[in-house]
Amino acid sequence: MASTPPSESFLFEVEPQPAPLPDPAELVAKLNPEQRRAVETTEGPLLVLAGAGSGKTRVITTRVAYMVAKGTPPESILALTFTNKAAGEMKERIGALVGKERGEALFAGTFHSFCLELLRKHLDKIGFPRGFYLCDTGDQISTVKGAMGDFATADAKKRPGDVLAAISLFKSKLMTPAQALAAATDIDDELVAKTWERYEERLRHSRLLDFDDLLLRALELFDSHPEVLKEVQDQYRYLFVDEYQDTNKPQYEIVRRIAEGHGNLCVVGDDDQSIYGWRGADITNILSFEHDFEGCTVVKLETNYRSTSAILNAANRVIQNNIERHDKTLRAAREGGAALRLFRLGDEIEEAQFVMRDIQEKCRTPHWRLSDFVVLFRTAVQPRAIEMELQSAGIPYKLVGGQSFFDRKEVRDVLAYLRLLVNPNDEISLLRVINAPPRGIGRTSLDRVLDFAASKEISISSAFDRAAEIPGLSPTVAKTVADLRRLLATLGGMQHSISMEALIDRTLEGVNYRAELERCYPDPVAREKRSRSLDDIKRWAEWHKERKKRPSLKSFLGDLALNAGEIPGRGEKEEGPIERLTLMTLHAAKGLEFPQVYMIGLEEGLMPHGRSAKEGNIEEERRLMYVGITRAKLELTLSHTRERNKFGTRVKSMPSRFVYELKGTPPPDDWIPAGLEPEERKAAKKKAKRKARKRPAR
DNA sequence: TTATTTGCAGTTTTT
DNA sequence: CTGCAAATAA
Repeated sequence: MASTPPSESFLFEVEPQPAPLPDPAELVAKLNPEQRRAVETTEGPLLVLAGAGSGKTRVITTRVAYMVAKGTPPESILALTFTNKAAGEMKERIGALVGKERGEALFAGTFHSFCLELLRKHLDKIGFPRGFYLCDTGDQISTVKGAMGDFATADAKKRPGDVLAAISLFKSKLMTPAQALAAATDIDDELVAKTWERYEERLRHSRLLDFDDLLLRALELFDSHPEVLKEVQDQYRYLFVDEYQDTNKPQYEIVRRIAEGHGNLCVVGDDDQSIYGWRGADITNILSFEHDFEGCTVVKLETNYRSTSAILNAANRVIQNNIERHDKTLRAAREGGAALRLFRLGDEIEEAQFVMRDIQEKCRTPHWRLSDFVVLFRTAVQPRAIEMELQSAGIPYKLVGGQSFFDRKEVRDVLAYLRLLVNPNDEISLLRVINAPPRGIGRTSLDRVLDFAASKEISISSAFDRAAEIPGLSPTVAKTVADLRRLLATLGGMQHSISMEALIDRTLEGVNYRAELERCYPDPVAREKRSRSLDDIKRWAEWHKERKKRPSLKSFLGDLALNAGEIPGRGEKEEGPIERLTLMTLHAAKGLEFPQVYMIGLEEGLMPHGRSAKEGNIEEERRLMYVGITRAKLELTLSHTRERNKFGTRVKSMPSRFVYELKGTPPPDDWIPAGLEPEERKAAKKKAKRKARKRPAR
């Protein structure tokens, strides 16, 4: 009987082979000469001035792939972006070119997440040996509110949000509270500076960092610990910055320091699309890159693959009115295209009706569908008229932006509770939820606790733990506080043993939060909506669990603070397969493209906005106009109204100066620019009348 | 302490 | 006209 021969070829041990590297020559073959030059310049400082629609993303991803193909280890590449979305897309597209594994190996992330990771690694060196927590905008506001306290007098009355914005702007200009105080010219400036000082104190007490702090602390770390900087420089031999025109001072400094050693810094951006100056973005970063990084190469990408030449001519024409810019002219890859249309309507309602009917009309042909269209506007109130029309006509639309669900009270409350489970010392969260649902702990009781904490020099949370000792605090309140603390401690103790969803449920039950919703929202429809946000939180938790290797409540909360925009199901229900018209602000449109673009409300005072005009930011408004125009691939429709409802009263409106720049004709004699001081305005009106009498309009 | 009324100001938004 | 925050009433 023949036995089975021992088979040696029965089992192979196979080492997984890495995906083959692409051929550099092939990568570069499909690029135009400028793009190719950008990709092939791999060493030293490189400024890529990427006009709108010039294939910027393609150049970035190809350049990284090219470098990897030529032997640069992916883990030595650091790519910094502004949004998580941009980072994700970049990673994905690079992964598609060089293999998923290599794509994962490079660091592509936001400035903030890069700094966060760095700071977590060096906790001991930044004075937070046991860790720190990120605070979101809501926490910032309530902290500012508390910090303003008695500084807010009858003379100095600024809203907490404004004070916070001012503080954040100072931080993004690398100033200190002392400098802000010294530079203060009025009582409001002083209020901001003094509040800022206390704000910092309070955050420090809760071991919290705000978003600006991530950048500032990373810089501090580099300065105080050169060996950390050296380590970063050694690891990341090649630096990329996307949307460089949006960097602020701290970001510039971070980049400069890391690049200092090797000088391999590639920045990509378009000064003509710098529209975030008001939140600290410093356009001079991109304007003086050549000066800051000597021996740099400059590549201009001016061939536009997106729009018709009719649209690009308009864009070029408008933006050429700006002085502070790198000289560039967009060239169409394809000539021709339909002429722009400009409409004047009676008021915003007629404008809304016109836009809707025009779009409806076009959609009747097989040529266009609703999702080809976008309506762009300057301010968040403008879409209201359109929304009303669309709703009554039953046309589906989606309004992009709006307030995020993090602004919803119930979401912020629940997240504050969860944060307390992870970090019982989070005073800001504690103060937020201490009376939500109402526990009879109002201003007076709170002040007692705060006083006690201050006098004993202990943290607010430990003051709460010693509630019984606090003079003047009623025993009932002391008991309520103690009960809450005990409950939170118990729940906190369970965070590793039960599922996140279960923990969330137990917390909601424990504090009776659903009952609170019933109390706050007697209307069942509203209550149902709020209740759904609570389910959303659980959905996010599930979502987090799916994409994290070691999910925990702590990592979930950290993720939420940093990836707020990325959470699925944002805004309305699921996007779904339905055709929808898009409505959004000009700011929100940056980076997007649509076959059909409608820009509405092109009126002096609205676009450019009167407030920007007053502050002398006309060039940024013009860039916003430029961004809007360059979103259009095929057709661009512009409109303005003769009259508009403003704060309840009707106001006459005049065409925007940008309309005249487009037409190439000067404004008529009776036209008055926006942003004038009242006296100047009066004078201008008089002058206009005189002129009009002498030389009546044609 | 909580609910209601009055007063006032009024871009743009991501991390 | 709206939304928010301080001021006032219950």
